[in-house]
Amino acid sequence: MESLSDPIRINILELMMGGEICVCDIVKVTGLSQSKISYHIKILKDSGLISDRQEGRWVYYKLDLEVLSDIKSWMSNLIESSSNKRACE
Amino acid sequence: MESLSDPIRINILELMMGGEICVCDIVKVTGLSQSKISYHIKILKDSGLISDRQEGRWVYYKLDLEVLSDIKSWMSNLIESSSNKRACE
DNA sequence: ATTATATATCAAAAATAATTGATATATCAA
DNA sequence: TTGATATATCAATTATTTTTGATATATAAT
Repeated sequence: MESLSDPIRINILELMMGGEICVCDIVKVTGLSQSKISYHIKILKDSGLISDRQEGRWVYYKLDLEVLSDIKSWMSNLIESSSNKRACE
Repeated sequence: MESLSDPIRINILELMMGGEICVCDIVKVTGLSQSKISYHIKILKDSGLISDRQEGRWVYYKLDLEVLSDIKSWMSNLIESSSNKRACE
């Protein structure tokens, strides 16, 4: 969950809401340095929040739902522990 | 969201799943120093994840659902952005 | 074969965060 | 009033994370 602790990483994840995106586009869109983006992407990947796919010299990243869902479940449990459960959501 | 980046704070939040708890009990249960616990509690409180109530010399803390729900919503959006929506949850 | 582009990695420096032990403050009990 | 307990805060240290600029590697284009 440490991986969610940096605004740059939050930003990168949000960029991936639009689907797959390559490192170079993240660099372009954010205006941040390439090594900085690679550094943060590595943290996101190592923690399982994103997955990658190489195509030629580009590497595309996208959200990986498994770990993201785990974190969401954890949040839900936390919230439900102190509120009454409702039927839906 | 930075406040969720430390295992001690995650632990403290989980302890609050049982309801209100005072600092001294967190100290007892975790075995960590009082100033360390106070330090982390402050971070949680400053970020709005928990709220407090004083009673005599004790201060009780509990989860604050508002910000927690916001974070959960953010997670949900992220997840739903790359998956098909289902009817319930 | 040379050049250009995309990405990753590395070591050093800079910035932030966490830990520690001490002290302050408030409340309560004797 | 004195002593004990609960909590917060502070300054100094230690530890961790982030940034930077350089370099390495792989792929593709000329």
